[in-house]
Amino acid sequence: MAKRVNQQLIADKLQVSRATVSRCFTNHPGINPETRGKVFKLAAALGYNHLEPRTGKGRRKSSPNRYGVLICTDVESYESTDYQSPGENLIAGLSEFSQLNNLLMEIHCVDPSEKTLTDPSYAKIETLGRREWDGVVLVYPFPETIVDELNLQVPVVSLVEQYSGTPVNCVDVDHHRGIALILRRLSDLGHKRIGFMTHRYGFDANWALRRHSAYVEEMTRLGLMVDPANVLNVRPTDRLVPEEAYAKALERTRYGVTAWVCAADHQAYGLISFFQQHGVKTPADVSVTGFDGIEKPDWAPELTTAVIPYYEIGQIGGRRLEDLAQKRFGSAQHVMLDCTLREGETVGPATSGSATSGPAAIN
Amino acid sequence: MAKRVNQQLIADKLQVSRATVSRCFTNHPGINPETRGKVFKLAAALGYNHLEPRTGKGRRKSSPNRYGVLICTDVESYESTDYQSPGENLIAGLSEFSQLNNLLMEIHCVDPSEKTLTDPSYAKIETLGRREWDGVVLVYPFPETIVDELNLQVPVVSLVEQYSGTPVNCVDVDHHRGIALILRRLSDLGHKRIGFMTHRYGFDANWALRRHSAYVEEMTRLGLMVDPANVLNVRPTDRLVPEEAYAKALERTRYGVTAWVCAADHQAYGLISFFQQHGVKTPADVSVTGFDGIEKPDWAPELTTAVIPYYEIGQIGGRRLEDLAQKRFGSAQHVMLDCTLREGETVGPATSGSATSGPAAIN
DNA sequence: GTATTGTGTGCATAAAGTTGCATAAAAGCA
DNA sequence: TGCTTTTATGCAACTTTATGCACACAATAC
Repeated sequence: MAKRVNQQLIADKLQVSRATVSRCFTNHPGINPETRGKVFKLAAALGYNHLEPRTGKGRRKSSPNRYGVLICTDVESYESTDYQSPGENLIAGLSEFSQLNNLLMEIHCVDPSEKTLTDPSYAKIETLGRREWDGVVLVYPFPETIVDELNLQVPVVSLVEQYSGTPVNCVDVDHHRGIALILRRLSDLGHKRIGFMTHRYGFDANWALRRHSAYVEEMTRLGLMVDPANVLNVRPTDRLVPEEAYAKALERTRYGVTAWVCAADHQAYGLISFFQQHGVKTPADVSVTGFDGIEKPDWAPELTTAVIPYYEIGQIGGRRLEDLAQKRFGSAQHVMLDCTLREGETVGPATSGSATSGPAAIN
Repeated sequence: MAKRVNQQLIADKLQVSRATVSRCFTNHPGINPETRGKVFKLAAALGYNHLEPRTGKGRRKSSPNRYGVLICTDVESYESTDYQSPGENLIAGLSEFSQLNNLLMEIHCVDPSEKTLTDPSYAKIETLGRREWDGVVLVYPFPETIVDELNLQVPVVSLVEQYSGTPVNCVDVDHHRGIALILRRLSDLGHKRIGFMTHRYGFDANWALRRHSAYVEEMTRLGLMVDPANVLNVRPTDRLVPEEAYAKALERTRYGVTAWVCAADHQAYGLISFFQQHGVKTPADVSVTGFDGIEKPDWAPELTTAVIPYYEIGQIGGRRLEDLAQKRFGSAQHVMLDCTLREGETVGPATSGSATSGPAAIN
């Protein structure tokens, strides 16, 4: 019978003493980070779970915790106040939470192009250098190296999906649910040939890939075929600039696609505008949907889209960080919040004509 | 004939003392959560209900909340205690949480084929009928009708993804992360032509679709093409029984697929066995991976797979329910927990031969 | 009443985990 | 180089946890 997994087993395998292993789990100072890393890694592999001691006696220190909020964006583009940016609501939710729970939050913007904590925009944050934070909130995607470095120092919560080798706590919208709401609506209206379109971004755009994968999943669930020709700018070989993608979408629409699911609102507005310029009307000729719930441009119709609950994401993010800082519920979690479908004016019933006929159907 | 169900019976079946069983039901501290999990699980299967007989004494402190735990499964398949089933760890985590927070949890098994709360296996749960619960935990997928009915009455947390029109709180493994870990490992070993296989289940198997969508996403991220011919039993039109799927996988392997990602461990074991019977060796000729982390059959090699943290899922689920019952953080959340990659003996480097040549490559 | 059955709990104990102190190795420093 | 300081780890003593034994108590049976 397999040996029971306990600290002794880990100690034996790594040729260290039981004491060392114990100290790793109890977060004692004076343990070589390398050793600690080995221990945690093996522990995970063996499935050892270090359970917090039952009787939570007199914990809860009273000094208010300090947290840092890092926003990975150019200061210029962030400061623009012309339209309500998503970030605004995120921060609102976050500070709402910190106020309610009597926490201190320091907000800083950092340069997206910098890759280590010693680079200027990080170095100039004194409180970070002095390790005075009990946790960090990351807003928008960060370079993987930064996430990993921070993760070793303090609890980290990211407010969008981070793609990283090490597990990261994160709070995000439920992309699957949003796409499912959209596709079910389209399906109810009789759409069967539904395409998916996105722009090409750098490698940070996990959300676009995630929404595409949700599209694949939900199409399958609805019993609809995914025609690779109707999926634009997702495959590794596709590298269309927006105009090319729009043109391609127009072509595919002439071949019978009756609805386009775009990975983001701004893409959808771009597509609608392009269609308009080429005499294709939304939603009369083709339906278009987005994802985000940003405010619509003046010229555009109200978009049918999934609205991301930014405010709540901020709130829940704060709460999760507080939990982590108190060492409760340690391993990485990914919290996805529900979103709502906003019924706009850009979807209509599937046009029976285009669903069955060829290139000449719309012109 | 069937013995009367009492604590002694449970104790005997689990080879522990009756004292231990008693302590489980009375929420004593100092009981191994794993043991408690086993006890509760078996109790549910046997239909034992510990209804506190002595209410007279002044022993109740601040009237603890009562929660129901419903397990949607056949009692027979659930009762077997031979090997450590996933459910056991789920319950263990759940009861650990309820012990720590002084909650009462009642566990019941219900019949998966019943679709409304008035059906027998629900009707016979008196405390449910009397609306005495402050919340319900659902284990395994339930019929949508049941989920919706319960959702109207009390806070509900599901311990696997539920596919439902109304938003449902749920705690699950991060399927995307698990598949990503597996695919990155395969990619590191030089695999490029990687297939995906699943069995066909009823419409409850959201996890299979979700894992497939994760496969699509991660393949794309790695810059690998998804060849529809190497994706088995996902499209609406595919309805292969396991043997057919295995045969198809064998054929595709001869055409150059070097690794198969299966949606679940038992599928992977089936595939490996089939390959073996047809002279294809794992991992020498082809790599195979799973998902779940169940214990391996005796005949099989240790599978490379993503291990689901059942224990933690139970814990976090309990916590989420408690939050909901106290009206905190209302809107539906989907919490996904990180999983770990278990390195087994079923993946190896991509065989350079088969990756480049045709049907004759393996024989 | 006394026997019987079922359940809760104090106490003992082995196994597992933690920690004070000593010490070896590494790093500063003149 | 040789001396001090720091850091990381082992040893062994100590603490905590999980569970069985045995008895106490209550409800029912006879």
